[in-house]
Amino acid sequence: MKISELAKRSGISAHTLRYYEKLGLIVPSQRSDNNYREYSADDLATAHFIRRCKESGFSLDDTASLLSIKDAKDEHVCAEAKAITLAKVDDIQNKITQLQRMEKTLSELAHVCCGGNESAKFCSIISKLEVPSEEVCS
Amino acid sequence: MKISELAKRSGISAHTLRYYEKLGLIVPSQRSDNNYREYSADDLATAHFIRRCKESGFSLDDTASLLSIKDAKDEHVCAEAKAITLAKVDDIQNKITQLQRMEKTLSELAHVCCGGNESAKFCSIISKLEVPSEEVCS
DNA sequence: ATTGACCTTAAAGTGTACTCTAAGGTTTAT
DNA sequence: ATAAACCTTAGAGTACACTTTAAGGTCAAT
Repeated sequence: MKISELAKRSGISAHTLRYYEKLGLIVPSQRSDNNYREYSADDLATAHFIRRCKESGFSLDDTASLLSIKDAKDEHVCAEAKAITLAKVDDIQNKITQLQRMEKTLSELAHVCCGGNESAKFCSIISKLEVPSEEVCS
Repeated sequence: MKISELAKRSGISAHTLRYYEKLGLIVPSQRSDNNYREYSADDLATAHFIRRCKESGFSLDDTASLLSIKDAKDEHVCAEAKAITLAKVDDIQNKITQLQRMEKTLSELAHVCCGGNESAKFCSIISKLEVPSEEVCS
């Protein structure tokens, strides 16, 4: 199939498929006489694999590693795939913790402000940002 | 004070302060005869304000908006500051939800894999990524 | 024959927030 | 005098994952 069909069937745009090719993630098995990319069923499977990696939260770099495991399974062991996965889990957990901290700070900030049409002279969001929170007597 | 002192006292590197200046976030009130930036106590307060915005999770763009409220309080109302804050809270909540979804997927993925030195031929992480999860009989 | 829909490439642009480099000028201490 | 430690600028580089653009070639239908 040609690139636009692969795009349609994999849910990855033709543009992005070419970009992934440049990164070495998915290289069409053939080129037709007119130099068009020709993708096989295997290539479609690879495209789906990439999409699922992405949906799971893996970076393109992780995805490249996972692809090389998938493409030479007998040269790799479970430990490798698991290590990549656990590293990502850790990564994501750290991000979540940080975002939750921010959310708490911001919710508190929003909570103390009336949010009305009063002058910002007495806005508690602004004053909390102006001085360290310990210095604000609320 | 000169840029390196402001850097030290605000916790924002001199490089970053110059970068923020280019964005219009913090412009030194004066230049000395030799064209060095001269920062006032007010500038230091602004730098602290920026740092706290950043720590709270605001983007530089949000920070610019908050700064313009802070610098002309009587031309602004609480509603503006609150809107920025609530939009950010919403933003962060969405990010958290998405990350939690990913974390769940990845944890499940990691959980089904032995993680040992067995060949990746039977790695359940790889096979789950190869076929849509509904198609895997675990 | 020509229109429209496809395909090709290389390269630049986007967004976010820096970080670094190059090539200088100035100040302070010894 | 000179070395170290500061300061200046413009511009490029980093990371991530695309997205867009420019300038063209190919193919099927009318």
